[in-house]
Amino acid sequence: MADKHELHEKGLRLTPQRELVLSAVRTLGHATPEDIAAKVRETHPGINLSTVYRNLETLENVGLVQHTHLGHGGATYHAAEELTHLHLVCGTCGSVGDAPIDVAANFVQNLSDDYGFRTDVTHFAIYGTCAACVK
Amino acid sequence: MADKHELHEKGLRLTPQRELVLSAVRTLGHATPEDIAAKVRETHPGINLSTVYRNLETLENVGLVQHTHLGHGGATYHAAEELTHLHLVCGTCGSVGDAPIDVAANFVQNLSDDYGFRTDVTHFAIYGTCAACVK
DNA sequence: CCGTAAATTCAAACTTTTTCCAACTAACTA
DNA sequence: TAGTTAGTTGGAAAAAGTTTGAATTTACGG
Repeated sequence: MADKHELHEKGLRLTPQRELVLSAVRTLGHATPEDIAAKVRETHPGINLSTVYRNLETLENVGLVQHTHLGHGGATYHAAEELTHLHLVCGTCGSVGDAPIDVAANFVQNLSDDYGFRTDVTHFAIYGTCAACVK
Repeated sequence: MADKHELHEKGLRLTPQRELVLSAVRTLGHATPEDIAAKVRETHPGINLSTVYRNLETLENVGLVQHTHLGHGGATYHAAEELTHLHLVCGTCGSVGDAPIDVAANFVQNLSDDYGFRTDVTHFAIYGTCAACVK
């Protein structure tokens, strides 16, 4: 049968907790482990925080989710397939804005050509001050 | 007399601890609070970790040092005057490389023009894979 | 030299993340 | 379907990094 579960395809066991964590990451967009645990617990209160951490790590290893450092505090996680934008984090108000990858294309190319450094700008935060706070 | 100490000029008291912290930041280049404390303690073993934290915060408030998020673990601090390069952090080997600001000039301009977002690329890490690890 | 506000120290509390281990269970095999 | 086993979970405790409060000490203007 062709429709193995996506977790099976990655060689992972299909546990309810694991599915819930993945689903929460997809629902939340940007979320800290704490946020994800809270979301999961809305429907399944018993789930342990360490299970959330372990699953985030596991899911990241197989490429289903990825994390980004959006500043102080913890990492934030995203579903891998949603990473088509970069994150503009405002240091003043804390908001997280998005911008398409294109705005950084030239920058990424420069780094690659001149320094051999391969980067994916969707994986980390771009710090600065948002338009609203600049005023 | 024209040569007040730079800390006095910022309205700060001139304590030995404060000078040592500032000097350690300048000597170390990129350093975590822990690194800075260790450096200071080489010559002055009694200095408390919370003094280091408080001074880093104070020195950052007056613009003499700045911090950057270079990934997992803690923030890393730099002397403000040395921030003329951006940080290329390799996710594979953990090395921190530098590149001049110029490579990002176009990118920064795009963000400002199209999104009103003001960013300073020297203040955060650019994640990716360094030339050595790409091979 | 004094008084005061600022800074330091020390200890304890906190937050976030990781580790350990016993109990459990998904998935494979016969 | 029952048995087996390796991967997974829950819970507690340990790390790691940072912050806070109270008491003491110190810098420095008057």
